[in-house]
Amino acid sequence: MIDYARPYDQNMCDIYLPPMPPAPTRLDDFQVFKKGNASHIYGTYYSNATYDTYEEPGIDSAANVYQNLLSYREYLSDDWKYKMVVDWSEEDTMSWITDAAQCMGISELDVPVYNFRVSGLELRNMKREDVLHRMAHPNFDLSSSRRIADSVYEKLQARLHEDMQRQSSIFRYGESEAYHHEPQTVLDLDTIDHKNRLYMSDYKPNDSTLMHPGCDSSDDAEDVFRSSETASPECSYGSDGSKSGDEEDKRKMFKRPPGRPKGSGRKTFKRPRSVSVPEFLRNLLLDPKYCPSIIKWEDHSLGKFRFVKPDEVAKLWGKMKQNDNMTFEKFSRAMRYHYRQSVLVSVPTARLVYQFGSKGPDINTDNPNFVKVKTEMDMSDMYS
DNA sequence: ATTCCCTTTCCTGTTT
DNA sequence: TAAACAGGAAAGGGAA
Repeated sequence: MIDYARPYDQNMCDIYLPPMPPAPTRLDDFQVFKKGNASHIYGTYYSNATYDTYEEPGIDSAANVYQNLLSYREYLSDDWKYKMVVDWSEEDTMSWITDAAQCMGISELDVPVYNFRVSGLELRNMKREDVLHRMAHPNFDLSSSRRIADSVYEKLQARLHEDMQRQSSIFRYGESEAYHHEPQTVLDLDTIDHKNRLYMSDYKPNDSTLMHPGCDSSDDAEDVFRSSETASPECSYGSDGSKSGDEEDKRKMFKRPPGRPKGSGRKTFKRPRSVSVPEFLRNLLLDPKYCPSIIKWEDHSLGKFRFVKPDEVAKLWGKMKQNDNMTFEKFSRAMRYHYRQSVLVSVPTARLVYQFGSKGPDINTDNPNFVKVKTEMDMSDMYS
């Protein structure tokens, strides 16, 4: 069984306890954002002129796709807890914003975390409107985004205030480290958090060296055939996956044995646990950025969905896995392996139509394909 | 170290 | 005929 749902541990938010009274967080204001209740404000995002005045910051689309589609909580670092805000790295800031969202009862998937890929220094200098600007999210209308942004801003100010107090205590008492009270033991090297740090520091979705691994990645000297002909797909194929005339001739002369070529795995970096294929599809279907433009529900009540642009979906999957050679053919093979466990089931006769099976992921939404029209209540909420 | 599961790659054959 | 589909085979990689 696939672990599609991971329970949210409220205690995660209680590790860091600021000495000052925390900024008032109006939890009641955010009930609307809890899972299952948010979808009623979907639908008219693209026609919402008010929202459009808050343009999303320019961010890398590949990285954004990666962040949007990954359940990245598992490799978040908590380093930020032990540092001053001004010392936070971009990853620290994103981890903090995720933690802040969770503490407000908001799913981290509903917060544009990647828009906050900034250093702590830059975060410190943000004004309230800057935070709002980056908080804009297609799942929420402007007033909702503003409420989240306000709370995040208050949390930030509280944390900065605490930093100042600690800083002054350093000057007064000559303490060597601002956050020295947190236990740091040798065993930390083997903890999940340590691994997470590796993920965050070593794994860069946009790192060009990872996108184009070297052709000498195979270390299997015995397998001459594979290493010369097929060990590295990046060597044999063009960037678009097409084959040159020479390569076509070689393929006719040397029939490649079945199987994944040795050395084709990208071992040069640590990769966090990524979503499974069915989970990835579910995420696309529940995201207005991709549904219904490239994939859409055919019959949500049956879990039936259709690929509108199969190649685009495969490209997204490939982008997420740092694999430029992904095709729909290969992606669909991965899908078919999920027939056995009834995570997916085939839909005979209908092409490009598949169905989530009895053991498929949670696909609950009350607004499939994002067609629901705003209610009057929602509209009045917008202008309140 | 081993095993299991998922994924990737390539393949042959079938269906639409 | 091309595209999509089905599934075998083999290998890589992560997790338990």
